[in-house]
Amino acid sequence: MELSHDPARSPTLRGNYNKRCAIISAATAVFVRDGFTGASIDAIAEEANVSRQTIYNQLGDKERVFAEVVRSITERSSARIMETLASFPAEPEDVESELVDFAMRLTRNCVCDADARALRRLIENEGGRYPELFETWKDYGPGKNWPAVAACLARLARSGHIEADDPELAARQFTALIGADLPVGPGASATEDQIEAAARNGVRTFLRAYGKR
Amino acid sequence: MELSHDPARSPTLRGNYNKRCAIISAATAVFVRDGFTGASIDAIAEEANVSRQTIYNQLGDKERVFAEVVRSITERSSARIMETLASFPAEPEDVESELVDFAMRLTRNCVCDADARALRRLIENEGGRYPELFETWKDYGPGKNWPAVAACLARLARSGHIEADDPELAARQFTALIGADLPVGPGASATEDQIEAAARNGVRTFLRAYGKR
DNA sequence: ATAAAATTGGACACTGTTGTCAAAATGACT
DNA sequence: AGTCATTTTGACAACAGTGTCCAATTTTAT
Repeated sequence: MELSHDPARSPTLRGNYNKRCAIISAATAVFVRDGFTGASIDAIAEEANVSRQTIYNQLGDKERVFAEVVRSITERSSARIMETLASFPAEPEDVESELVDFAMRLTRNCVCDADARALRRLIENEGGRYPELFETWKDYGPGKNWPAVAACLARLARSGHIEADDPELAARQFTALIGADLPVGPGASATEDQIEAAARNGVRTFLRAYGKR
Repeated sequence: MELSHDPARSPTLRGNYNKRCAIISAATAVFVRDGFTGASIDAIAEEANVSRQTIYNQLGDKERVFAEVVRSITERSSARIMETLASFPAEPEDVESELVDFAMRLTRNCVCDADARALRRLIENEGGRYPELFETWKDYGPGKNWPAVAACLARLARSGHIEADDPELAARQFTALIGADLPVGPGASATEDQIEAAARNGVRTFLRAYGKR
């Protein structure tokens, strides 16, 4: 659990950095598990092995704790997506196998990842009540990540490996196909084998539709 | 809002049937909006234009109200899916256009539908806390609906209109592709044009992958 | 060692929610 | 008009959660 402030520079900036991290980490778990309304400050305090008062000292009221949780997850998730997208095989030797590898990385880091799941859940559960949370997500998801995937596929098309007239559409369908074969449901976690099978099946269908004939 | 009991036979079976319906209808809205923990009996009573006591008289405590809500939504949703699946074009003249029409019906009746959205939301939000709710859904979704779609695609393959070695996989990918192009987010509602565009795009890609060459 | 800062535990007032109770009001049917 | 079931209303106790205050304690820096 990392925060934006640099702990080395000022170890006691607004209190003990470790406790602060413990609080946000615990708050994330509790908010994801119980939702904003269902989560109680006491539960967070217990989970963090910290007294309730410390939470109020460090972060303020429940809403501010929640905001901090969302900020920290969003930051990490976005960073991980960009990092993963950097490994896209723009000029592959073997399109299919390299796309499968990429799809597996994407699934592992950006779909099955604990942060990503937590973020999705918070947006689904609290997005209606906290519109600015949903707005922030839109800046990342449809605003930044999807075009980034589209740009990757466009490069693949330009280098002649696929035919994609509408890269944005291709990106949405690519991610949909990658995820179509993943186990569903609350608490469902995919094994490495399932991730690989889903990636293979998704990429095969994708290339049958978008590959050169 | 309909219930399983027949109102005509015994108009005052366990109290006023209309009030009972109004309560469940209102409870559905409130549970979907606020989640189980966030929903209050008072809010439901107000939404239903009914006194709080009437809710306790008719249905019992909060958990039983919730259970009744889930049951009524699940029943209606499943019926609508089966009804829609009955119109699958097993021996079409024009595969693409008839599949698009079918996809549009599926999206309208079973994806964008208010009941379906409510059910998905309840499962996502409360499925962890009420595992039996999730179990019930699994019987319908992966247990009944997905195989039903797979059976439709298998018939289409048998009649020579597509090539689908693995109909179950094809069914998951078909529904994923149909939904890939739909607007996302809390409160996002698709227009008729968006539904049509999504169906067209999804079916086109699906047929490029699964159609006869 | 000492001073400053942070943490703890407990108590507190306040609010909102649940579920129950009994008396009064409503409405339908004879 | 009278009877019956149902609904309404207002009150109630019990409980959980929030956010604050403060004194005692522990941790950290100098």
